[in-house]
Amino acid sequence: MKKYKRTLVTSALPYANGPLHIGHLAGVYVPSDIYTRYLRLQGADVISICGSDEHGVPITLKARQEGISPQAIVDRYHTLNKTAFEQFGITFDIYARTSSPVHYETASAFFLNLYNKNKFIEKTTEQYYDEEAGQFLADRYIMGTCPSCGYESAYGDQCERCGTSLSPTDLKNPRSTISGSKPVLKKTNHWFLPLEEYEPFLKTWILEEHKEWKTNVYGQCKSWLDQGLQPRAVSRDLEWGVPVPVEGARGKVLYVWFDAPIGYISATRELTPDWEKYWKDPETRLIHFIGKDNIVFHCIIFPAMLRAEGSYILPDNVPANEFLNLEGNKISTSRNWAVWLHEYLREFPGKEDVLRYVLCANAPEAKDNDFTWKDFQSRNNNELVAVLGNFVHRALVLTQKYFDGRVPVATNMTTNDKHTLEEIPSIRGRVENSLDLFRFREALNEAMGLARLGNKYLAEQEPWIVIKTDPERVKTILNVALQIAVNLSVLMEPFLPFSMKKLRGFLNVDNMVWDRIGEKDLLAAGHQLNKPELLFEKIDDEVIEKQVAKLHSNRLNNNRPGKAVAPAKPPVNYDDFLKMDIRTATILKAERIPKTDKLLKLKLDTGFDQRVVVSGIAGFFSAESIVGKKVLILANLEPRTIRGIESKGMILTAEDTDGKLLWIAPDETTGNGSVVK
RNA sequence: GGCGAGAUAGCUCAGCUGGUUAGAGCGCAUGAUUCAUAAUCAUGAGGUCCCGGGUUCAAUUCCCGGUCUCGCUACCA
Repeated sequence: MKKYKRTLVTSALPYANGPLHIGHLAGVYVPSDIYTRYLRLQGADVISICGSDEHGVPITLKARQEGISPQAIVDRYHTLNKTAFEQFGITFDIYARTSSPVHYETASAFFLNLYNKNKFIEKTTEQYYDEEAGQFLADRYIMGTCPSCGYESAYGDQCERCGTSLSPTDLKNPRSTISGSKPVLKKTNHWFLPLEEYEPFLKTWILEEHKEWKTNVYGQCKSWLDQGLQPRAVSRDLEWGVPVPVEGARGKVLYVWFDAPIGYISATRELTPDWEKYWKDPETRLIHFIGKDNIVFHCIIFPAMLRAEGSYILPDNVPANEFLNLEGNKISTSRNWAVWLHEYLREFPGKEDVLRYVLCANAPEAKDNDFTWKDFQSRNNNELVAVLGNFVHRALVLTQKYFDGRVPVATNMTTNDKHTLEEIPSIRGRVENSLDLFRFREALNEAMGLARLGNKYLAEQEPWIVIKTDPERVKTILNVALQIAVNLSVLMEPFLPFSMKKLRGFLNVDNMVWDRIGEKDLLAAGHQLNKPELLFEKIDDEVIEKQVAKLHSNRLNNNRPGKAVAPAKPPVNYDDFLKMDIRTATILKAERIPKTDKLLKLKLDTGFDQRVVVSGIAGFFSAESIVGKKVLILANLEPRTIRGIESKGMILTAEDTDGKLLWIAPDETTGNGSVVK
């Protein structure tokens, strides 16, 4: 492997429209912090970069919902997330933000540079424009009738009722969500990065030269490259973001995917005047820690941008993790199915390391993993308390008891003693080997091996028995045990920084560098130790049960402000309402339409006829379960052919804030064909 | 529909370029021990390595087909 002079570690920029949860920590920030701490302990030249990603449409939408400015939103979450990281001991050298002046300047310059080098394609397209508000409308700002299911509050990018992905021009009766007015099509210019031009380069660089990347990363890149790359727009018509620094580009900002990765560069600039050394010297090793949802951006798109610019280095590795599930279900912000970091910090004060430990030991490195509170408890009680904490405690307490807390002198080392101490450098070697390959859970387990070794040593030597016959021998035994403990405090430092600091406090030693791990006399004979306390405490069943109960009750009364109900529609008159023929009906037959995910073909009895309706509800209801079901139907909706089947009318359902569909059903006793008014 | 990843002990996972008595941690059982937060140590039980074919002297490992889970993407327009 190539030798590098320095390392630049980046961690995915969290999007500043919500708080962080354990999935973020497990997937990205715990591994990146362990890695960075490890390099720092080695005395390597390393910096760790992160910050808030503060642009993009979801932030502006959230701001609008809450009636405050986008800046207020990002200020709130930037502060919240920055604090959470600090409290968990995730030590970034800088936690910057993409709304900072340095970032604006960096991103503009980056764009301008590519622009001047003719690296972009300029295209004119027609886009919806809100004349009242005087701005172009992002897809999400346009609502209208879904051409597929007739849902009237479909967004310009997707109909949330039938899940169809849309382009704004597909919508019937489009309206602006800003002013409610009817938008007009207007020509607008955008710039595109022609990714396909970089395809040959990317193929060589990734598929030939980076076969060592994790299989999930390599596989996804290969998939993209094999399918062929397309030009990607780098600008959007939006107010919130970095303005496109070109004449005549008013109201246009850099598209967030282009903007965000440059955030790594601007953060580095903000950190050090030496930033170019980290980004442009081929002797720097660049590592991106991300989650799997970010793979293409960091492995294909951002490298293409950097390559287009020309003077930047490219990532040497992108150790992307998979996703963490929670108690058997996907973590979901909108359903509030998550363990939020700010809440954990409040409810488990002083247990930051416990969560770090559990998330590392069970990190989703090769596949999605499940976090359960029970596992959290058992790892704490059976591993941190019973193995690590207990060993340290035994060694320290025995030393207090027999030698008043002074490190006894090792007089006569047996071969077994020597052999035990010689295990330390080999454990260190295995930990290093795993960390170098980004195998953090393996590294952690190897490191725990040292604590296990310590327990084993004490059990075999039985100093509490030997003390009665041969106190001299006990000196050596405890000396060995204490040397193991002090080595442990360095070896475990990247994983459990708070606890190891505490441990060094008990041992009354300063921070030590990684290179000293394996030395047999880190503690000199006669050195005075401090009174020990417990490193970890057991966690009771009730604490765990409380957390599980909290999780489930959150889900039940799911009325968080996260996802607001759809805004009110413009008024209609009574005549308009009367035009709609809504009837009660019964489902006579239902079958899946083959090769579709969502469509069911329904046969309905409306009282006055029997008809076929195609409905996008297969994701929620099975065909068998809905036969005989009473429903409401909009009977006079103009027929539409979907998948070659003529659909006459539309089944009415209610959509809750989760996007889940609920029946709007007439009472069981109602006959078919009753008019709804 | 296309693509990617995963499927190995009760649980969570390792097993690189084919040959191992198929491993680890936790859990479980038995025994030892009592310095330690009823913590520790030893021993042990537990696996048709998702299913079906194929290549091979030999397949958990390679190839083909299938099933299930997760993700990306397309279609449904």
